[in-house]
Amino acid sequence: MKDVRLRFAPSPTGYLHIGGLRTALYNYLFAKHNNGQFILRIEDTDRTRYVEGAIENLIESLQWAGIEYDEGVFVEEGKIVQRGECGPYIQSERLDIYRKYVDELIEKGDAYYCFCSKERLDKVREEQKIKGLIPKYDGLCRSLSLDEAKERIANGEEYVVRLKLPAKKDIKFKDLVRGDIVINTEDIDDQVLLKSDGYPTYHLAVVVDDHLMGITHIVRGEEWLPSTPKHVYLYEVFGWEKPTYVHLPTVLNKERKKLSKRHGDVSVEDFREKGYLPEGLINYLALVGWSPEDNEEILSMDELIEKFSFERVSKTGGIFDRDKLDWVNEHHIRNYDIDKLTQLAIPYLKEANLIDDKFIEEKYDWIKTLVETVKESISSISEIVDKADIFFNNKVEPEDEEALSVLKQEHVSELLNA
RNA sequence: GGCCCCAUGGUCAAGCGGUUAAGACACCGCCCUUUCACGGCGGUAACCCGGGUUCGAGUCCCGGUGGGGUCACCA
Repeated sequence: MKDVRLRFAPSPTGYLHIGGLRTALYNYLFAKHNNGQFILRIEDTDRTRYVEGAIENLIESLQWAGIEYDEGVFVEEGKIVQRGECGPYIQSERLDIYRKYVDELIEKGDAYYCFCSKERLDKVREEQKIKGLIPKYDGLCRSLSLDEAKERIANGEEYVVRLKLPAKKDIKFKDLVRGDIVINTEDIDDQVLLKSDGYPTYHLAVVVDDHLMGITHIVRGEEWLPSTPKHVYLYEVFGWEKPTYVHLPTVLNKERKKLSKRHGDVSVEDFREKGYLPEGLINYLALVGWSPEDNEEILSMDELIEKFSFERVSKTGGIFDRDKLDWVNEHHIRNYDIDKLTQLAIPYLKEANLIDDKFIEEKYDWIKTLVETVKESISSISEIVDKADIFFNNKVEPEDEEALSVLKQEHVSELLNA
């Protein structure tokens, strides 16, 4: 059997999102479960949304989470590098490739030049809405002859290239978690494939790249389901073998809406700063939308890889539950290597001005004992500050029975006498 | 609004024609503990509605309803 190849393909428009992390995770788990490859590709075809440093950030977050990939974009010594046979892995560096395939489509009559201005398009859509119609491209440039189009281009007119969809054709595809999906071309627009700035849209780039990079399984959020027929159609006209599609259920907030920046706490970085362990976040996230056959809930990455399958991915969107995340994270904290945990705790204690470098050097073992003592009562590492505070600055005397009663444990006297 | 997807306790979820409908989080009791936490024991709580199919539907089909997604030169 052919090796499976999967990819995570975020766009560098900000930080890695919790939903994005789960998508990356499921891709990774499936790839590793099948001893296949996992690739990181950067989809930066929208120049207006590009955020400086976003690529480095994305990679940093994936690395922190323990999601490793075999090919694609990496950061080495602070610089972005690419590794693999199918590069470049940054779409803005593949413009000539897309151009070639766009030309092929035009030649075959499966795409056409369109000169409609943004203003005209807006106006058309506005009028359609008023009439109660579905906003859709009216096809003005569809019938333009190639010669005429080329002449207008020669005259310096701006243009885009649109996909020429056949009328009233059912496009079918199979989704591993949703089964058979049929959508009629009547309900889809003649999608823009090449923008006027010469960059491809997602719809063209994703198909070309996934094919060229040998991607076997496309695993992404279900918001892509409605545009999948466009992609499927492109595979058909190019005569390429179609990948297997897997559309994942959405991760929702307590309002049952897609997680968004407005509600806060959606970037992986936020959770890292709050002191969640990567193992805890990953473990919990795996459980939103998937469950193992044995219903075990505390799982390491290796166990997740071993047990993961798309057959057990649910169709329903799941709410991101902070309480349960805390519970999962607590388990990982308790079982964590004490030295690693101490290392993670130190920055929080430092920031709270409870300890300094000198203190760390002189009393590392004391700090370790402290961490050991309080680790059972915290659900994220940042909470250690509150729990540890009482041991500092002579807030409590070893004789103070009443104060001690708050936290008396086997190590308490040891800590206080230090 | 058109199209698409979805529907088991408050939440995550087992279930894939016959079960007293698991388990976990949260919540509420009790126990343990000089307190808290951890741990242990127990409890409250669910198959959206209506039609079919079937000897028998949470499970299959159809229709409603509800929720979500999508209708860009954004991904």
